[in-house]
Amino acid sequence: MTSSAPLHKRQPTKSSDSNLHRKVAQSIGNQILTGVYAPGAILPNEADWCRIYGASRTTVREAVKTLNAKGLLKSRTKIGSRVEPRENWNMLDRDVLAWHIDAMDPREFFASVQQVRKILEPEIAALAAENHTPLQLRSITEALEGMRTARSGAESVGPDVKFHLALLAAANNPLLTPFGIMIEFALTHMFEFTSTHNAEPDIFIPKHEHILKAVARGNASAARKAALNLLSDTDQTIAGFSAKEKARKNRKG
Amino acid sequence: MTSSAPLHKRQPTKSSDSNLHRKVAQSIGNQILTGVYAPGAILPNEADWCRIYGASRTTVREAVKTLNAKGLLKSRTKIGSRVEPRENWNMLDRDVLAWHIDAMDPREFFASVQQVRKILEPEIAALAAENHTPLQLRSITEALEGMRTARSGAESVGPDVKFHLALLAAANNPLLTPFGIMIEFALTHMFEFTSTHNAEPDIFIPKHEHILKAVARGNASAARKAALNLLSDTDQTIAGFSAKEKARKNRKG
DNA sequence: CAATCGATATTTGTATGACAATTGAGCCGC
DNA sequence: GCGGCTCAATTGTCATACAAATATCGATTG
Repeated sequence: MTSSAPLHKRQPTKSSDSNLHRKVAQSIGNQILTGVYAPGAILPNEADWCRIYGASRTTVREAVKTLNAKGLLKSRTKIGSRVEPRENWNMLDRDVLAWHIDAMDPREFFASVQQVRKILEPEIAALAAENHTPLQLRSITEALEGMRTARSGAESVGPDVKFHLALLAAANNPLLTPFGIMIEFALTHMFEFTSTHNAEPDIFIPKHEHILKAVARGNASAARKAALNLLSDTDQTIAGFSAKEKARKNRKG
Repeated sequence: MTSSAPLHKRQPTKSSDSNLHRKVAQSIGNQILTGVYAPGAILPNEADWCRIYGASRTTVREAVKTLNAKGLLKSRTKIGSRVEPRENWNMLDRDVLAWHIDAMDPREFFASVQQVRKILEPEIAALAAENHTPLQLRSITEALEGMRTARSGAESVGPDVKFHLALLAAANNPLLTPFGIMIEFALTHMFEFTSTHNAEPDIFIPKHEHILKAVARGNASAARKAALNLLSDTDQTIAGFSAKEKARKNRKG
């Protein structure tokens, strides 16, 4: 039951999961991501899906439309729906990301994520230093405050996500915002998997603070450096997790 | 088999434009991007859209589903469809990008694009140098060959796009691929708007060549440098275009 | 008077059945 | 063997009906 995870401040919203066409889309999407239907393959036609899921054609069609919109499929008359090449998949879509992480090795996923984060976040911090508005700066500050008042690792995930998203917003480049979903996803799932948060609060809160201060005084290169510094910390957390994972698997095997 | 969407070599595909629900989605999407309906606003309900477009509810619903899937809307029973905050928009989706460029100043758009390109492409080149497979290298080489044999600026756009996409593929990070759509878009529209391609072929082909060679011999830092070098060239093209645009506007005003 | 609960109306969600439009595939004639 | 034509499979569109969720407002009650 991978949730479609709205945001850190998630309401119950039971309805969004109880949508039938959403469930169908999720199921088909999962099968595509796990390779049951590879790129180039033709999917069963709508009538088949109706039988498979016991749903009406209306519902199936809406699910297929959803997958079309996310770039996973392309439907054409008389042909059916063909799986698109991976390059066209909307990998930064929240749902696709969720199906993706379901379908691949978490360590591999985090490695990809960290690679992208190390490319982007330092530059995002630098841009934020140069382009932030007072309101955006305030939002970052609030997030940091939230991290400080958190009483547990789990509680600090929300503010942490908020911090990085606020930083991203302060960069003021609309084409960078899609990566926010990735950041949110990474931080949230990192905690789920590792059950630990970056490092001890005493270490990682000051590191966030350094970023904030550099941004506040408009020092781009300091902001860049501070962001990179924080990320190497995260790298270590993942490395630790990977080691533990490996140990666990070895014990089992 | 060969992928059904060669992107740059895109067929007219008249059918995909003649889909009614696609047209409706496009129209509503445009209105959202242009701010007719701002984030947080409630859209007209399905019955209203039916009247507006003279389409059946089925069709309207499929359009709305599409927009939901792209993160522009969120529909809930009894509420209707509410425009999502910009952070949730799938800005790297091909359609959303198209609506976006329709709705904003081209110069502003290219500025955002170049900012992101200058962050990512050097690192992509560096990753490609480290991670490329022989097949991927070959694909880059072929693209460069295509640029060489092109007889006009217009003809060289396709191979140019292919070059950058092949480079991106060679980086072998699935989370970077969504960015390809943006590159494709940028290069294609840049030519449309400026009617010029980067600079003289004698200048920009060698610059691409430098990237290829650095990648081929696995020299990450040289690849990074070469990519950055090419991008400053592009910057100048845009600057020239902006100056001309401004002059044109001034003459008119 | 305030707060809670419940009926109601509004809007999206799902189902069904029918027909239109597109187009690959195979047949037919040459 | 080849070009055009018919046919059939599949998605696209339409109309209608009912189900489910839920904001709104009024009734009820403490």
